[in-house]
Amino acid sequence: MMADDFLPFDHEYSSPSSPPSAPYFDILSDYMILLDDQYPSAAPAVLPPISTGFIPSSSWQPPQAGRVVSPPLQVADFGGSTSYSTVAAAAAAGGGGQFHMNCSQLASGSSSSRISNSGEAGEGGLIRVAFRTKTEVDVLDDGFKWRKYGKKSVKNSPNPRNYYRCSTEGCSVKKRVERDRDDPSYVITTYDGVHNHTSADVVYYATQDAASGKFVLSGHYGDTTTTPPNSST
DNA sequence: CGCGTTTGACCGGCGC
DNA sequence: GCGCCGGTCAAACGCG
Ligand SMILES: [Zn+2]
Repeated sequence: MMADDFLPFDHEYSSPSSPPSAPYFDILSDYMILLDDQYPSAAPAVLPPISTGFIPSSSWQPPQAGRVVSPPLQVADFGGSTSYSTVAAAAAAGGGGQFHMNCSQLASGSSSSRISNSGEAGEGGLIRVAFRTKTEVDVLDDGFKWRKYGKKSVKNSPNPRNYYRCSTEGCSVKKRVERDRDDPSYVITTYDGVHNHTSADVVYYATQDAASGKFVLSGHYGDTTTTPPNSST
């Protein structure tokens, strides 16, 4: 047994510079379902809104210049994720297909009664979620702002461990990031606690090609208030 | 100046 | 008690 229980799925993330041999997040839908189902309070921390994409596509491009663009997606690419309905609705609604997205399980009010959202309850109350990501990128954007507060070398490992604290005032969520000593192609991320706020909004634009019926998505961090759901096409 | 990172010091738990 | 080890603090520093 390991000190932490990893989630039963790994996922993958490739940087723009290196050849994305394998699918990126072909199992992300399962990943999301699992999180929503079993770790409702942790989900907001581990569902990356932009760098990894919330769509279980096999070929999302990592963000470049603060923007992500998907390949043409067909329904099957959504892998049964509920995000399909969101995308389809946005594309059909016109207005440039714009919709907003962030990570906020708290706002949706789930059954997180047993979990304190203070993130302070040091004892068994603190929820911990750990998972691995196959990537050569060292820092993964999960949509939250973090401040690094420590770095330690890990015994029997050439790779250091970095300690982060959520930089939002009043939120005490912490996370730990280290490269897997047994398989350096993986990065291990461990979250402790639950955010008491949402992550930054991501503005997405969904369009659907009339002929193929496929969707294309792009997204970027943006100001919700000053970005009107305007535009035509 | 405000905020983030760096990095060695520090601390508490634990095995010997 | 001592040293190791994982985790945290905080002063210095870097960068707009
Ligand atoms: Zn937070």
